[in-house]
Amino acid sequence: MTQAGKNPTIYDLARLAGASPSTVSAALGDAWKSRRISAEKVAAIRKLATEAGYAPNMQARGLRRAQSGLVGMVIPVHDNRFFTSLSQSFEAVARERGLVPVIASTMRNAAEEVRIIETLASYRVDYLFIAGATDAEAISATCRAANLRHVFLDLPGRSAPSVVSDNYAGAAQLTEALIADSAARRGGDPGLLCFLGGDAGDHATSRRIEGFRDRMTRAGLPPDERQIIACGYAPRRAREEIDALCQRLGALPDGLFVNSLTVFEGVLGHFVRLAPEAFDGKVIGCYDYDPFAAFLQFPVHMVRQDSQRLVEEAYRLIDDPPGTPTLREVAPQLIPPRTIPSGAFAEHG
Amino acid sequence: MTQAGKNPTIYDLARLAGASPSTVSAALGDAWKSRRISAEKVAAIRKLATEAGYAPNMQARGLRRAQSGLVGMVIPVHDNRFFTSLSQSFEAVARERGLVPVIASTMRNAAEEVRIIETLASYRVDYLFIAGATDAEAISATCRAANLRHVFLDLPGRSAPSVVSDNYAGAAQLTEALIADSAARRGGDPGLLCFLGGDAGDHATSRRIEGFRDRMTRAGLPPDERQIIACGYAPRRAREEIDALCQRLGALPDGLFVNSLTVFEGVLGHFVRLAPEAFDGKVIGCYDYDPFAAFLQFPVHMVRQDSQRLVEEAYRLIDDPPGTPTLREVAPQLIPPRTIPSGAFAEHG
DNA sequence: ATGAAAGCGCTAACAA
DNA sequence: TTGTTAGCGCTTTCAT
Repeated sequence: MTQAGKNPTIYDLARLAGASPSTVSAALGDAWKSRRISAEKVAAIRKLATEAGYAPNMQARGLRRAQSGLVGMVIPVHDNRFFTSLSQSFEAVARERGLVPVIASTMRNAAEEVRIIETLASYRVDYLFIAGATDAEAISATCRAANLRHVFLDLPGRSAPSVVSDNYAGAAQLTEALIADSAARRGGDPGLLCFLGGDAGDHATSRRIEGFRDRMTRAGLPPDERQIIACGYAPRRAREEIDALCQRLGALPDGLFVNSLTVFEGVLGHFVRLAPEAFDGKVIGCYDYDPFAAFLQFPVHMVRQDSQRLVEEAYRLIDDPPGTPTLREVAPQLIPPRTIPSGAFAEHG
Repeated sequence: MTQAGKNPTIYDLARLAGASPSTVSAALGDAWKSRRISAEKVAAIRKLATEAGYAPNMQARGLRRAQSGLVGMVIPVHDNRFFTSLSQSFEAVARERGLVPVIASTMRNAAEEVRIIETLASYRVDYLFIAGATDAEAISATCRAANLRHVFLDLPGRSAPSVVSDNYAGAAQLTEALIADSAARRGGDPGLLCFLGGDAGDHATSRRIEGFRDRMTRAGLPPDERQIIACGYAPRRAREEIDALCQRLGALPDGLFVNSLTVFEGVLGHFVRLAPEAFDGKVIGCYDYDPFAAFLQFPVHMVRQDSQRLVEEAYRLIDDPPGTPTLREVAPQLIPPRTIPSGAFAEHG
């Protein structure tokens, strides 16, 4: 028997088995073949190990092997269906690869973001995925200093490979759908469409604004600057902006392109005070998908990013880091109102 | 300068500073006071450290100190607003305490759940929070074998302290609200109310069924067994059950108590095929809160669990483990239809 | 086919 | 006030 209150080590097992620690180590891993340890001994040691409730100490292993078996992912927030679908996929792929996923959220705070990444680096995560980076350059600098291989998702960086959704195309499709739907509902004239949320400075938002602007212009509705309100991603702020907008217009705009789920949540804060009639003939679009949001009382067109492919591409970029800075785009999918595609994880709950 | 391509260690710093590794170690931590190292030396060493881009190796530290600084939390799934609000709170508290949170999802697969916990134990997480346990006894056994202090959340265990929401009270309140609302809409008679989802064998579901049953009975509407459908948590399964139910009834029941957000998602899969009129006079209740779900076209009453308090209580139970098995209950809150309480993280997105 | 020994980077007990 | 040393649990040469 091994000592109670303390986890058994390979030394304990070695004593029990009458073998040396290195033999035990080999027998437990897959080095025993090349060491030509007898199959019986291996079996005996493994039996002993399970009986004793042996579990390897990954800190020690990681220290010795100079790799932890951990993979990190940072996201802005957990309670957002886009980011959680990313982290769900990330976790699944990590497990397939025998790695342990560590997911951290930054609250889109640039300083916190860097601190978290330093911490992950201190734990020697083998590599790192950053989704929705707030300050990509600072992140890359930190990672470089820590010799940490990394990839950006969703919001790209210049100094590391990145994989994002095709924001331009997604936004263009969504805008077209909004224009068409609004026109249909209003009997011809699409009316006034606005774009709300995101940071005009970030890649995703700026590409989406381009897509919005181009399709609007092509439809003969070139947007003026006040139709495009890039007020960030925080619900509270979005709420203030939609309040102000409706105040100005005296009503909801006829169509609204909402640039993220968190912004949509802020917008809901405005909606709750409105009478049901206020939504008559109104059309909403949202970049990102949430099943409940797809089923509100007015039509909501949504863009669903392909998180599974996003993540797979990201792992691919980690596996063979391209020599030159790379930005891969993955096509998103337009989801019509009141559509609940059966999710990848519908069997689970 | 330290060697490129390799992270500097305290030995590098020691050489640079003309001091010993232990002095460097002390200077970097807060042991320098008790060691009475001169303030200048400390400052010099720290300066050196930042210049060299030194970061401690937490694997080594953890190995030596026999504690990792990691805290684990396992949840069934990431893409569910109840569990993400838990993990968001969990993460915030962990950070406050200078710990690094590691969150893992099990997909409600009992075998996977145990394997994940073994892995976390291998990484020597200092303690572990288990939310929505599938097999609490197996988990406790695993943790005990690994000397791992743990607490259950949401779904309790018998062999470790647990903190759950007051499921009975929450369900009772929700049921009352459904009865009243349905009666009001239908002009007096509440009609037929059904309960859908969850495992009758788990603590949360059985308490909620009790709450439902008691309030229904008190209202003179004692439910028969076919009104209570505990079909698990998977969206797909819930979808099949609601399909069958509506088939049987020829319409939606007048009121529906949905036992979790994932079940609600399954239900949406049925709803999308219905004409808008099918919802006239119908009332939904859902145990757990999601802002978008609160704003569908029919009234949705929701129960919001207080994840912040749930998590705080759990940490408290970790801090001073009670001698006897403990089950703490935290009151949830009933959220009326079309209410979007500004979330704890409304500033972030 | 197996054992001995060194060392990963850090901290803490013990010297000086 | 600081340095020396041992050791956390593991893997990996290098011997035998």
